[in-house]
Amino acid sequence: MGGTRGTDAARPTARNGERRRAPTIHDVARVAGVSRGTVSRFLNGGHHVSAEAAEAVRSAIHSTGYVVNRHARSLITGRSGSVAFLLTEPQERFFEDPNFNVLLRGCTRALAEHDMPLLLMIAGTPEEQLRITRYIGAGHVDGVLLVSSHTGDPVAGQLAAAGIPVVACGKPAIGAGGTAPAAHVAADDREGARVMVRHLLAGGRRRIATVAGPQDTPGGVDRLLGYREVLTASGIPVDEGLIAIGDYSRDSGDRAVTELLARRPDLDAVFVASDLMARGVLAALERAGRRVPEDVAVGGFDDSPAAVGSRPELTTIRQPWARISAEMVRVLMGRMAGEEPSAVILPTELVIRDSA
Amino acid sequence: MGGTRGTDAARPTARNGERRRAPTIHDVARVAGVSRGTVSRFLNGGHHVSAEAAEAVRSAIHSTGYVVNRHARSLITGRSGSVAFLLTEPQERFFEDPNFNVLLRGCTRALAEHDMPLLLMIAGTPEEQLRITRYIGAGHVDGVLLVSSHTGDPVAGQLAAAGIPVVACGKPAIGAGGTAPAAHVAADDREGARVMVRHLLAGGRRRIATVAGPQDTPGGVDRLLGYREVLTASGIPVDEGLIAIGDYSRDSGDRAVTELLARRPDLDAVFVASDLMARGVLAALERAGRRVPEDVAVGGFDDSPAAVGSRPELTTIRQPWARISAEMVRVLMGRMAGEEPSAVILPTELVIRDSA
DNA sequence: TTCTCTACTGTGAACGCTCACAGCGCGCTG
DNA sequence: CAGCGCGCTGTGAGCGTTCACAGTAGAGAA
Repeated sequence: MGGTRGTDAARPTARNGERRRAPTIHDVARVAGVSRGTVSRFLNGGHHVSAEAAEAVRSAIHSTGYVVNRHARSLITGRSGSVAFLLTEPQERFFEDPNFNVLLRGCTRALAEHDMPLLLMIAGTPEEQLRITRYIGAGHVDGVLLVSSHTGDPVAGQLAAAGIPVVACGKPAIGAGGTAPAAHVAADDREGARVMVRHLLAGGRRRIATVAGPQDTPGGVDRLLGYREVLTASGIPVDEGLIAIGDYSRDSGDRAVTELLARRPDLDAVFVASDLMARGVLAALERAGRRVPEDVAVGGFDDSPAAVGSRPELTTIRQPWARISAEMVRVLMGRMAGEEPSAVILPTELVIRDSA
Repeated sequence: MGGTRGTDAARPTARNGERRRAPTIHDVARVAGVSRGTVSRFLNGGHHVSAEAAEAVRSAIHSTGYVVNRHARSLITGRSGSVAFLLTEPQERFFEDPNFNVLLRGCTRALAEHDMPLLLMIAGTPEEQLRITRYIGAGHVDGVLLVSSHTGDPVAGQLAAAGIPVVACGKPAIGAGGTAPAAHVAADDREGARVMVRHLLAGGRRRIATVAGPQDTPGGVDRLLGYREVLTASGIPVDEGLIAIGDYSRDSGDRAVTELLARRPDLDAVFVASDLMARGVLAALERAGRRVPEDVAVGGFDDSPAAVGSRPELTTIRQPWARISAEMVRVLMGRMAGEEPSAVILPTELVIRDSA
């Protein structure tokens, strides 16, 4: 085995479709006139590398077209240099929501700045869940961006137990993850709800109903909580007959408000916990002959495209999805660097359109 | 797989943060009483492995909780065992379209069956494009699922030149890719358009207008072509005044049909090349005081959620997104195994609702 | 001068896997 | 019985990188 492997044989251009051997760190070292170690140090921060060596390596990398082989690097470091975006949420809910795409794109972008690819994993069936936990648990990714809002999702706990850094989107369900406080980034649902209900009050409404989200999701709980708080703070007793629960789907909004109208025909506003449900609410109100916003004001939540596609266009609470994704990545990077789990709550924004 | 999760406690939970060394193929070999080579052969198809050796390995894998280290494998095979899902499409168009999510999920699922993770890459800016071509060109993925409908996208050509198998979603623009015919999977836009226009004719319409898609996308071209074909075949001269071009956005549909109404007030049907534009068309028609479908029939294309969210609900052409994603992965796997590029055209389906 | 300290550099040894090759035992053919 | 082929098995040699360690040169202090 002479040490000549790769000196000349690797250079000739590809013949008959055979892909050319990619330049290695060794080739770069030879061209730059330094050792592998120096090139490696240059690639990993450049500490303990003289200015001239750095320059030589830089130009050698350029001229050889060298790109690091991540597999070799990962093999020895034990880190993969990639992050999973894991969706365990019942998919319909998110796949109907274009904000999910904003979140996904935002995470991809933010990760790209760390030169990390994003692995998309969707855990629908139990088999998929098992396969994915295996994959992640085996250390094939360095961290996980988790989208999962339902209570008692075991995945987060399993991953945390396996020592994988996890950052969730949205508040985790209380008492679900066990002992450790999970890192998460979320919009301020409670304050968002407060702002909307205050807006409805400011518009002179007093019989304000709500179509809340599922009460096994923290978002659903918090938005209802905010509603109750503002009413109480304003001296208006909370009438349980004005509260209905939906499941974030359009149809559930339709059904819920129909029920509310039957119970409390005199309601003059509805705070709906999602824009999609609000679409159903608008449809049901129109069928019932109520004018929006003249007879009944409607406030949504999310600022999804559903909000502008409706007539009248929805007044709603905008969630800062772009910032959420950026923060998720930031927190995850911190966790991967050994920081403690932290929670980030981001402010929402009231978007006033026509419905309230 | 019944209840075997915690039987042998081969994976004690990580204590004090230090992650335990994962079992290697060597450990499995030792436990099974065979050599590394035999375990490796078992893992890669099981050829040349006796039944008893296979059984021993199987149980050793189970008891040790072994998971293959993909980095080590990739290092030697030169294949990464992963696939990129690359989006170079102007993102707004796709991010508004929930079908994109169906496609993405379908690809993820189909790839999971091959035990391959999906790397999501979004090439918006030129820098991102450069970074991504570098990454992919360096062989960090084995193949690319490409979503890119605009003419002259250089990425496909670059990747093909680098020898990376690529399968595109949708017909590539003619003459854009250069010499080699690109592998792609697409819905039969032309036949879908024909079916819709025939449906409008069967409903007694004779002054059928169309809001076509952008003519720099093959889909836009083909849907317009199908429209022309059916009219001609039915002995109805094509009136260029009945043709308008949109850009797939809701607003463009609104503007286009407003223009059409001004030019040809007597139109009695509109074939719209996307559901989103059709939403705009419905809105404009309502403003103009035309009833749908009594005065003007409206046919969409895509069967996106926009189709059922409208009033009246849209009659449209359903694209088989789930099948498209499955086929994309199938064709890509074939290409990765050395097959020639092939094109797959899948049939669409007419979905009759209220608008036509 | 000589010693120490610092900044930089080179080298061998992994990391965990696959691949090629050689070796073995067995049954079949001549 | 010899010869051959075939199915199965073990072994050594890497894949391209990082890491730990040893080594060198130069500056500053004694």
